[in-house]
Amino acid sequence: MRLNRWPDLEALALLVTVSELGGVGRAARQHGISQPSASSRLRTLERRLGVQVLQRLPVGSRLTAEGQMVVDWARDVLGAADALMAGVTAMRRERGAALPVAASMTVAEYLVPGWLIGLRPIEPDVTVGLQVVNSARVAELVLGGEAELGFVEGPSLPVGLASRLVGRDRLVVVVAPGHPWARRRTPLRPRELAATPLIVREPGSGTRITFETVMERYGPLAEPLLELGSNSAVKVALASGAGPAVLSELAVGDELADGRLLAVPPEGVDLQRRLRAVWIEGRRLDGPARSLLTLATRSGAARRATGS
Amino acid sequence: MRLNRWPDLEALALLVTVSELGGVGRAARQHGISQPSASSRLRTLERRLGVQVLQRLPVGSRLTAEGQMVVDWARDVLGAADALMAGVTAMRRERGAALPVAASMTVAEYLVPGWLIGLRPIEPDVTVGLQVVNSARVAELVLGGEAELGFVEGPSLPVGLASRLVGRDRLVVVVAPGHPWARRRTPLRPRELAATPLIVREPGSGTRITFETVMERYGPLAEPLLELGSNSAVKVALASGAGPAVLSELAVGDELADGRLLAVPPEGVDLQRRLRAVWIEGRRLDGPARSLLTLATRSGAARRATGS
DNA sequence: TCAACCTCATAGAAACATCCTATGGACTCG
DNA sequence: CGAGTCCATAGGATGTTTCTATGAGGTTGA
Repeated sequence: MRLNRWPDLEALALLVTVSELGGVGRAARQHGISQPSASSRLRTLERRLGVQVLQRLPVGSRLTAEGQMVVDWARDVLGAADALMAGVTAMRRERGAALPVAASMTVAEYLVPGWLIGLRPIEPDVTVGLQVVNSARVAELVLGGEAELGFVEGPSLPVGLASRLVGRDRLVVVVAPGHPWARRRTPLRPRELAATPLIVREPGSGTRITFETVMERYGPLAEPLLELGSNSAVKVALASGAGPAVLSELAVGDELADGRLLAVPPEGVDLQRRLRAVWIEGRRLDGPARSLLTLATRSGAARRATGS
Repeated sequence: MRLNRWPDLEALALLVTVSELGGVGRAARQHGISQPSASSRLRTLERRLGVQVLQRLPVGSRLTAEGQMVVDWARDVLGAADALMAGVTAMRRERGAALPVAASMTVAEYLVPGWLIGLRPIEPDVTVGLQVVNSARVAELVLGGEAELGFVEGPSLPVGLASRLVGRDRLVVVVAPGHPWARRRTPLRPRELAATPLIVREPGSGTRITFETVMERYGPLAEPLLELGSNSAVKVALASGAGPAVLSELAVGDELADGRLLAVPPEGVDLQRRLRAVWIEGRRLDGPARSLLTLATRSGAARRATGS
């Protein structure tokens, strides 16, 4: 038996259900499997984790203290998996979806899945089709009627489109804990930042464009240290100690929170950008599109209120 | 075949490795499985997701655009799973661990796993033992020598312990989008909050104590609407539309970010609390304990720097 | 006190998935 | 054009998960 084997998502979901319903058999019924199957699965999970999570009683099963923690962590795992599935499902139905949506990468990656999960209970029968393209192409798709709703990042706002702010995002300069900048005492001057080779996203990405637009006035930018096609590729490069990178705060929130990455804010530079929902000007949004827009707007409002 | 089946974490990890190494065979080698096995697993994953994620070329495999997104989402899933495993592993070795740690629930749940993951590359051979107890008990365990390092939340700071700030946490009042308060225009007065029955954590929890201590001066608190033993149980109650709840910002960051929950900040009430590392006064921390403290402190610094 | 009812665990057989080794087809490079 | 790389397929061994049927333990109520 291999060590450090991943637990089974189905088993984690089962455990969460047990914690909600208070019984193995009841949870089994809800998952559409037999009670012994559930029992054995949970036992396997316990063995794999090496921790007893359930206290079996004649009247049902309760969580142990460790089980409580496991369930809470499991909910995070399942939430992330749910986001993945929601995103993938939307991307799969690109054609013929009831609500075709186009979004730029950062919005699509970090915000859209959550909105889709939120949309599910409100509009259970609506299949959302998601196309992930750059902001310029989002505008084209919306204007061409191929997407009913679009989400863009960055400064430019095309004509013919109505828009609503759904949130703000801030680009951050980050380094790994081992990087010299992690210990720097002097503030980071914009000129120094401009002159430093950075790990950046590929040309044409919203992140890259925003950064270059803002930094323009601080002198010519140094050649990139590395150009990578996704946020997480940048993070991988960072983890291995390579130099500073510029990423969306949405992309590195977790890593900043637990110290795996450190922010080095450049002095006096505003790297905020607006995230906007766009649709054809004059068109009245209704039904699912309207619900989705409401959800998205609300999320932006929530984030502004907490100041994060 | 059941629909909406969860993907396999092992398969997701394999896909991530393929994206890093650029080849199915190379990824297989790294995972210690044969190349055909990896190939078939990835094919199964693609079938299950309904999306082609890999572009097979004679010189290797590259991700499709959809694959790029899937990999990024998968990294989140695996990160959460990694946190779960790190937490569970630490809880398992409660006795006889090289570095025994005690932490209050909120810290243990949301911060410790990240620190443990960060500690792994620095101190690969150290087994951390984690006990999750309330803040008062953390102090006892540290003073009694049963834990070398402790993490506490809340206002009280016991004598005989040295401490260092590792972060701040803020309690937030949250409601589900369907709740009347989600649409309220008037600010929430402390008196009204005090008079409202809330969903809260159980008595004795750091979250509950902090809240009651702060609210004391605004008059008697209403009886709780519901008392629940874990943060996520509170969230489940919230999701089903039940009234306002008080939770740590750490616990609801994601939900606030994508609008599944909304914050209703009470006017003029400071619900911040300090999260502190504690150890026996006069004792000089060295080795793993020192590394862990450094990691924890750094994470707090990072969070303060970005203002979240 | 005892039978009916609930809980979860175990046993054994069938179904399924995954693994490996061996091999083949496609393409690149020298 | 041959050697080397890559990924896919075939076939058989292994291991896991599933089901139904049954057992063991405890509660409930007549």
